[in-house]
Amino acid sequence: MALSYSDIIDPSSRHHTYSRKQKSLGLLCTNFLTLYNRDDIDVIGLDDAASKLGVERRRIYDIVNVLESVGVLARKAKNKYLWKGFAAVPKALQELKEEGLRDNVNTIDKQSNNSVKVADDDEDEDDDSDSNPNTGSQNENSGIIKSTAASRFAKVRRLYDIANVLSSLKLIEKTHTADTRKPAFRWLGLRGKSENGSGDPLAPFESRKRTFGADVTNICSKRNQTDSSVDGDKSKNLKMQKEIKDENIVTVVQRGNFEQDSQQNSGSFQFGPFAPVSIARVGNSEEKVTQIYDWEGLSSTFRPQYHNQALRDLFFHYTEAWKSWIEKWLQVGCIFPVHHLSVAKQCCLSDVSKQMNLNIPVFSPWLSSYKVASFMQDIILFSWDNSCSAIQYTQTFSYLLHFLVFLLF
DNA sequence: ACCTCCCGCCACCCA
DNA sequence: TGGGTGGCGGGAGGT
Repeated sequence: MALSYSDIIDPSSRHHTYSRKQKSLGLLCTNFLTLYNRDDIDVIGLDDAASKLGVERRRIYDIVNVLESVGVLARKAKNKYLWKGFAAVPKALQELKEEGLRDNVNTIDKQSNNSVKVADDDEDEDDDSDSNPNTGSQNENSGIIKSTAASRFAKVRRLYDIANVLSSLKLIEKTHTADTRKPAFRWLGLRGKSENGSGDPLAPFESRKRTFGADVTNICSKRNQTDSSVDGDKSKNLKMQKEIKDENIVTVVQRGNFEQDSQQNSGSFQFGPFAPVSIARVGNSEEKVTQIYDWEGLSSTFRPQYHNQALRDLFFHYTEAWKSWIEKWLQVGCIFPVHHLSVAKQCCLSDVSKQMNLNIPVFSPWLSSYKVASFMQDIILFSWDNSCSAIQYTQTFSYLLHFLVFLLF
């Protein structure tokens, strides 16, 4: 019995058709930034990004072009972009502003009888035709009018694309006009961000628009994909497994390696109930997080009951391997097992992070592993350690995947 | 019904 | 000439 990747990764796909919410450009941008907003990132390869994020290269262009325009990236060579970071945004915005002002001046010169609207709500009756290279400035026949209309629609689509990326950067936010309630975007600029870009490093990355479970890898969801036909026993099995979860347990383990990371980020991190012991919580330095973690109890609580001895043995083997693997990670100091995130199922990981007052780097394999993990009785692993390599994350994901597959069979 | 925007075709660019 | 790039519109999901 074969189980497709999408069936494994996205349990919701069993019951819902493709959801484009999970593949939005904003979310992709969020994860792109989370993946690459690191001190040790210098050059970004588009193939690498596409591969890590699990999207086509074309989609990477969509976000990279916007990021380049706001200075976060700079094109270095074919297929290569330099990571400039958010420190470069103010300068880029200033240049854009100056350029825009110059253009507006030119436009005013050319159209002295037209008022030039700078606001962003003027698309409806705006002056697209004057800037449409395909149609020129005259709409003198129906073909051109038709072409202009098509061009306008195309531009609107592009605006949505760009807006999603900028929303992800929190440079703008979705709103509506006060009078007509028509959708609009509000410019936020660098509000809430430090000038040098060293503010909350994750703050710009949390999409405010999307609050749903998401697979950053974008591998599983395909438009027009219908429900998997593999429901039946496996979903029953999963349902059974979910029923045994403890809705109220929140368990945390932390280890030593946090100091360095936390010191880097403590100024902006608001640690929640899962804050590492070594780090004083903002506003409550005395409150410590209790270290509780009982792998034995956990494994027994969540252990499926097999009647088949061979299966029991096999499961035992996997459990032991799992525990030793986890403990190894715990020694390294970067795994946070968290129970019960039923709310989190509806949120992308970054939103979960936010809800829990955690600032957790969200890497695409982690999100995958999050989904896998939530698939297996809501044991969710978070990484707190920026230094983890993508390979390690992939190994994590791989292990979880194997574990899940084992559980399913 | 309208808004939103993902998807991928395909033309252009460039080494 | 082939791979990189990105403009563009179809059409499906969301409201």
